[in-house]
Amino acid sequence: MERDYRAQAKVFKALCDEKRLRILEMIRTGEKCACVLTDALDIGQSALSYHMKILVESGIVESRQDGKWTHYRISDSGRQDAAALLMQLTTPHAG
Amino acid sequence: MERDYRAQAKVFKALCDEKRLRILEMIRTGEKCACVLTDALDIGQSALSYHMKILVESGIVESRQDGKWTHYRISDSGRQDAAALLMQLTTPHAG
DNA sequence: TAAACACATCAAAAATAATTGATGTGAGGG
DNA sequence: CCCTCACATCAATTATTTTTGATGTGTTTA
Repeated sequence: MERDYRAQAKVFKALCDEKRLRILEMIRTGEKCACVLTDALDIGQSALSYHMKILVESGIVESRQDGKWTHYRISDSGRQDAAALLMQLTTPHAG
Repeated sequence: MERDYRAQAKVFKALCDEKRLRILEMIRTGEKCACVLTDALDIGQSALSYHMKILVESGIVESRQDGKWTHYRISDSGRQDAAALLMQLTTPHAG
């Protein structure tokens, strides 16, 4: 039924980079500011921004603006959608 | 607890390429021979072999040799492990 | 309002992944 | 055996992704 492989691949692209997995590990413990992530991960500011964009666009992470800071957290619906998609894509079916 | 980001990323790398999603879509309907996939997907023989290796190494697909033919199918434990891993990586936790 | 800050965006360079064509290997068939 | 078939592997090319450094934008502070 589904045909938009590009959009589906995008979800998993968020999870197939080591740095992004590290970022997820960090924000699993609660919302984090971009500056905290940049410091903790020893990554350039612009590289972090690049990775956060990919994570947010996958739907797995969501961001919240607070003045000049940006906070990131796991999206509950996003992660459930991703898990559901994975199951959908790998569940055997007739036909 | 988990620290092997490279191995974890490998699982999702299998899912973040359009061609591999197409391959999965095909084998969801049942075990398929490499030659069938090559024809149906209009992809070079060596490219298919490359993608199948990635899928098999992710654990999501398993292969079966039958004389000179190789058949591929979804691995039930592999897909469940992948789904469990996705949940694990994205579930909020204290600490 | 000038300066510093937090982050996004851009362009170029570096790194990694995918495609291609050639060659290798092992299983049959003649 | 020799030949063909099905697939794996390799090396070279091409495409995509990631990193880096510079610059831009909106926000707060002095």
